[in-house]
Amino acid sequence: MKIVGSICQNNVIISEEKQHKQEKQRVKTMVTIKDVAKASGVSPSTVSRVIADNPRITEDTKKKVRKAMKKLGYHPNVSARNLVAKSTKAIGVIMPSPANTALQNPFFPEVLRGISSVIHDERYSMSLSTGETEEEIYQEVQRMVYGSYVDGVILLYSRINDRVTNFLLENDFPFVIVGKPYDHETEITHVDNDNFKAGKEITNYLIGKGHERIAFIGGSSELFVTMDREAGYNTALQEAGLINLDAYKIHTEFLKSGGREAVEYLLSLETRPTGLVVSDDLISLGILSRLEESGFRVPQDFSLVSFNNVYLSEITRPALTTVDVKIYELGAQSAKALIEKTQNKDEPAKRIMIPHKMVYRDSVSEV
Amino acid sequence: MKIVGSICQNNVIISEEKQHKQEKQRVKTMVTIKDVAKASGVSPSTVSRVIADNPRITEDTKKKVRKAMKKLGYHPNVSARNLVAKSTKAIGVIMPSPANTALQNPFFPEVLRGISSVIHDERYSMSLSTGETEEEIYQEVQRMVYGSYVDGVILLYSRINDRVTNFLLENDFPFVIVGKPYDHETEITHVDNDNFKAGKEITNYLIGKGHERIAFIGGSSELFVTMDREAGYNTALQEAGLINLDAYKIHTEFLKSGGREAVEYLLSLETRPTGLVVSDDLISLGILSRLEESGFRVPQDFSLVSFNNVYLSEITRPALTTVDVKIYELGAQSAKALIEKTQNKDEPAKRIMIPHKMVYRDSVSEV
DNA sequence: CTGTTAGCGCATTCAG
DNA sequence: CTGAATGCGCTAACAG
Repeated sequence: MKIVGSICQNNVIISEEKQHKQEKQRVKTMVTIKDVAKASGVSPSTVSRVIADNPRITEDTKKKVRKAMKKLGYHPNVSARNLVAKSTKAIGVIMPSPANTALQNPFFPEVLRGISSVIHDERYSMSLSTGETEEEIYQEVQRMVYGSYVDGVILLYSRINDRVTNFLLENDFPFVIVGKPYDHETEITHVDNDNFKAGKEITNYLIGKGHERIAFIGGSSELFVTMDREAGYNTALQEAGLINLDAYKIHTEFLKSGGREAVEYLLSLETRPTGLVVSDDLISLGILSRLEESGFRVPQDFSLVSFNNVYLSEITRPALTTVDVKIYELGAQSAKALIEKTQNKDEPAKRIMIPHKMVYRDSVSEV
Repeated sequence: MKIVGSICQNNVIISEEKQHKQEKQRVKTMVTIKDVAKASGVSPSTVSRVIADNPRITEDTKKKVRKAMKKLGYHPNVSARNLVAKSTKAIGVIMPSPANTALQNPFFPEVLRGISSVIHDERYSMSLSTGETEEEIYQEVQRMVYGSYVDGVILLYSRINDRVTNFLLENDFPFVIVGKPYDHETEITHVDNDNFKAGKEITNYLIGKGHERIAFIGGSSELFVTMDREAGYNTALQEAGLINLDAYKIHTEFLKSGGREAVEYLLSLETRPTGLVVSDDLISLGILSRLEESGFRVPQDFSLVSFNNVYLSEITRPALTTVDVKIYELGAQSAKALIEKTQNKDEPAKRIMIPHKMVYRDSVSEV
């Protein structure tokens, strides 16, 4: 634990013992199916059937039993149920490894929302793993899988030769990837955008505005998203017969620092581009910041387009023209696919494509 | 579910059946403690003791058993264990109700990180609840508590007369609040900053820079954070003998739209303030955006200070002078306190104060 | 130091 | 349509 002690001991408040709480405590000692059975004059198995809403039970007895349940405040014990059902109705969500930097990107909260939505509707629960190191993550996934903690796993990342992916694959454990798997593409259900197409479209938009020198600024070139978007960018340039310089391709960190370096490099170029295709809104934010710091204006001096359409892209100055990749949908669909898969192990692997949408705002001008 | 159908059926890939997978599947049928017992020639209870690293077992047999476990690929079943242990070593984390807007604020990912860190170290797991409505949240908490899903709950919000809080209190279920409880303050363990002091300090900083007309822009006035920070601001003004106008107190939404309204109002004032105390970095972002849109510069025309020190406050132009409330710490300490509480129900309620720290950047100038 | 027994709370045969 | 019996995988007395 990296916790630097900081508890003000003098702020400790001792709460008064409350008598009636003691009673509640005693009463609360878990009311089981047996208690309900006794109270309603039936057998435990009947109660169990009522819980499952088994049609072979009379409406009358059902009513009777339900009343008893309510009266006693009965609630089925999940562990017991899981034990016999061999299913936890829980799914594990795995964040990319340095979770600290990952969670910074509004992308993730948004996928989580999507996932969460269907999880809740299906009455599942969600176990979040946000290990700091790759090793930690691996451990957590192991615990989840081996311990039968969860019925399935959603991977919010995709890495080359990833231990976790391989582990899941080897154990034939249900999982889906948000994004594009690096390998075994036909065996792994994944939910993705057509990033190539999106990259091409947004680049074409810039070209349509008259830009001829267009640079690409992306995150790690090891990420498929980056690669795909960049490929789309390349194709667009090529089809338009525009120059496609290596010098116009920059790869940087997802976070702030990246923006700075990228901009410095850009400005150092003898012939500067006029258009910028940036692979992530968060990077754009950094770029924007550094650009104006150096006295340049967007879109007057540089036109900029980017990807994701996180809420931030609306608040920036200028507001970003970006491709909306429907993050929420990515999450929702992946949860849906995973749940299907856990309920029917023979579900074939699918690729689910979420259509994107261009969002035009103020970061682009004619050249 | 608000999912608008969008699966490209034509993109479905059918994966080839693999023969060897079938085998793995069969082998995998859960190796239990009994299997290990048999394989190592001891009784199940001995195996159980080895798992618990019971000192009353010979190192020799331990070794023997462990070897068998490894060989068979044994892993304890969590549900079974939970059932008898009456503990799940899981804790539930509850987001504020419209989780969609809440998760937008980088504050939450950061608390999650803090929580996650100690959760992982203590080998607990974390169940995240992000209901969209208050009702949904209530349901999820009910399931968690009644179903013995989790051993304790962390509330990432605090509302007046909150059903969830009351429910937890009535059931005497272990929970902690990040922030300040609205009621039963002495009975509820909570982790908070001294927001009053922080508000006062940051306002004094502005005063020290020569500002005399200082406005306060806060989130919902129903939130304790807002109230406390505002109280600090008031006190600072008062002690400095400065005017304290109601017209200089604005309450707005946490998100972008808020910024706009607040700024419009501000600019409509006959005597405008020169200093702005903003209760949240995210609001500051909106303010900044609208201010410059209207042709004003920060810090030249307005000096601005705010709270939280989320990563964004470093990327904005200008970078924000803000009070770092140690979000990560808030999360970590709350998890720590909760775990202690679940392990010892008699732990008295505590108030844990996390010290804040001022971070000076570029959004303030002398007047 | 280790084995035997019992039971956690529930679902599910199999009888009736 | 309902009850009795059995077992899920594990831990915890209680014996040896």
